[in-house]
Amino acid sequence: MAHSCGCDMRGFLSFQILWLLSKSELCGEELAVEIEKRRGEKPKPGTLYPALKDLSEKGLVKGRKSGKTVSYVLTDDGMAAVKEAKAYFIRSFGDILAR
Amino acid sequence: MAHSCGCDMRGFLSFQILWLLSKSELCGEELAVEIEKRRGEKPKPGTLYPALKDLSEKGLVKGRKSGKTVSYVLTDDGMAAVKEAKAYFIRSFGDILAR
DNA sequence: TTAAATATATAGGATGTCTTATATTTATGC
DNA sequence: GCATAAATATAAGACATCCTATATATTTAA
Repeated sequence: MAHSCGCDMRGFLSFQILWLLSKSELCGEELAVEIEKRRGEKPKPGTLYPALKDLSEKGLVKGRKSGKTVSYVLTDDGMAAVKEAKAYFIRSFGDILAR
Repeated sequence: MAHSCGCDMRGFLSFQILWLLSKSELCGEELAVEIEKRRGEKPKPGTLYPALKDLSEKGLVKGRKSGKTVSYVLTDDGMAAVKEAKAYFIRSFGDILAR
């Protein structure tokens, strides 16, 4: 996800995935579209799917294959993780968005 | 900066440094304290100083040594970078902080 | 002046996020 | 059926962010 400003803006992909899944069940392609709406660029398959695999192996999300797609939902651990991660995120960066 | 939740919460250190410097001139140690207030843990010297060196080499910040400390300020390029980076950050993650 | 504390700096290693490229599986259209 | 498209998956490599450990410079205290 190339970006033009001088400083590196990578990070928090897994957190963003968990946060999106905390709002609705989504498949990989739908996740990519939601991320593109926000970041301006769609994550490449080689970025997104390894992240989903990692979250799945950690037991934070669960994929359910239905035909061509795999729908992801948060596990109980995933729900706890996103709650804690969101609190950390707001505490770390909340003042950047404050008016 | 260890963190207990399941998903990785690294990232945006350089952006956070630029954003803090856009509010006031700070030395490395003062930056570390400001970051600790937000993230809960002080970045280790081996994390912070290489980041400052990198930003300096990119021409986004400028260090002025005065005695024991080095005070950092944004360059013109740095001010432009933080403005653009902030817009990107808000577009990418603003809805996570919305109430 | 010497010792300790503070601030800065560098080296080497681990990991997540990115890339490009390639492969596999399933659905769709002819 | 057969080719194409869509969705998922994996591999290899680059880089920022994190760590621990060590080193250097400057100030402060004894």
